[in-house]
Amino acid sequence: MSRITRGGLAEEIVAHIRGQILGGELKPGSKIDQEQIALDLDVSRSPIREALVVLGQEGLLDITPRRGAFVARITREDVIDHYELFGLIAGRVAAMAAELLDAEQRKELRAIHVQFQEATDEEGSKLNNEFHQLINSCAPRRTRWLLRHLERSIPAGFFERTPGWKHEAVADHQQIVDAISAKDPDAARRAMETHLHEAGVAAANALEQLGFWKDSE
Amino acid sequence: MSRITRGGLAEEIVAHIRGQILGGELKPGSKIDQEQIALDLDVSRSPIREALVVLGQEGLLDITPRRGAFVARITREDVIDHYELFGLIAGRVAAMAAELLDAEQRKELRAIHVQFQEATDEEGSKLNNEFHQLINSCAPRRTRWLLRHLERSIPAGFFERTPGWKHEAVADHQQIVDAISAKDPDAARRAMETHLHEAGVAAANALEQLGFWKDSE
DNA sequence: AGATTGCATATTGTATACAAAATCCAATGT
DNA sequence: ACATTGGATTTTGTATACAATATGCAATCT
Repeated sequence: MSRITRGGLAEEIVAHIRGQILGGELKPGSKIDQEQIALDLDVSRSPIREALVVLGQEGLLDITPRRGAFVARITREDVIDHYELFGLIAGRVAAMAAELLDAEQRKELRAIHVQFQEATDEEGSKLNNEFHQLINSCAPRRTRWLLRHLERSIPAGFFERTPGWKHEAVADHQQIVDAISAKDPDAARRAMETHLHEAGVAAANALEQLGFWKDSE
Repeated sequence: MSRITRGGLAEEIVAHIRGQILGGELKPGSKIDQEQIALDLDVSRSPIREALVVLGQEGLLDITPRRGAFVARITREDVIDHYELFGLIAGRVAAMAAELLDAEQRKELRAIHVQFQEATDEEGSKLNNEFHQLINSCAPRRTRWLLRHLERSIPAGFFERTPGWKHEAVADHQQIVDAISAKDPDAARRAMETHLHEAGVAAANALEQLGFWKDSE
């Protein structure tokens, strides 16, 4: 572990454990051994315990006092449902964007989209973020907060491992851009919901490929 | 503090601090003094830090590494927005309920509603929970998980301090019961959204009355 | 044989100790 | 008077220590 001497070890540990879970190294239902992780990362249990609390809140771990933390048994249905919820919120925001974004911002959105079309898979991730970021910028604070959480608890940028994801994404984004350009809130919502639904399927497939559901005890 | 000798101190501390924040004793923007709380509750900082992580994830605290935890500056708009999101999800679930609840369950829902109408404010809280619980029972797992989180981060049962809340709630519930009885998903969604919107206004008012927004900082 | 009890061990939860960074405050200089 | 710097103080973050509970296993009983 890259001991950076700056507070925030817990955050790195969260990322580490999350990776282990989503990558299938820690199987659903299995127990988290604090001591083992402490040994692996060469840190004490203190920051580890704080990391476990975060992952518990995110729903990736089930924590029972005095018993320990266990990897949550996330099902495919959970993932699909998760992205459905994500889509519901993001759809509402897209509808707001269709009404609230001014000419300047709509132009920038189109510019980002054009860049996205021509980008490599590598840069695509960054532009994808910018795209959604701009749309979400007109959402109220709490909504943005919730979106951030939804995109963290089953990490976004995950389905980006799926071959051909960008091709599908471009098509979806086109619909969204068109709807927002036309100031059509309802079309924007539907397009965004569709987009997130497909992202959910892609994410579930990506997890499957990473071995997440291999012999879940 | 009631030292119950069973693991889970952190959970009690979460409740304690949350109460202090929502009750206005800890002002928005003010810094959380870990040592002070340790002194107040006669516990060490270990469980306190874990509690702070939870409250940070809930959005009640802003935590900056090496700087400390600060009470989030929740605005009235945040509260309204929060309940709007709550309504969006709960509305979707209500629509599902209108399609999925069988005759038996619809009958029980009406029974709960009748009891609710005649209940005192005290028992009303419990019946209110049962009412929403039954409706939410047909939602997929992840959705129920999100609803639980939304209702915890700005505690539900909060607006129940508002005088006359039950009267309004009864009227709203009536609309919901009717829509579900008529198997009308769209009406159910609208009724639930309205209900949660009103709950949001009530919650904001309750917070105001508790002094939550008195001299912020 | 299978279930049950009791003890040894392992693991959790909490407290304490210590190092590093941030904050505070006074002294200094402009 | 105001900004700046330097060190003392406070507070955080991490490590370690210890107490209490849960777990596992062997001996015992039915």
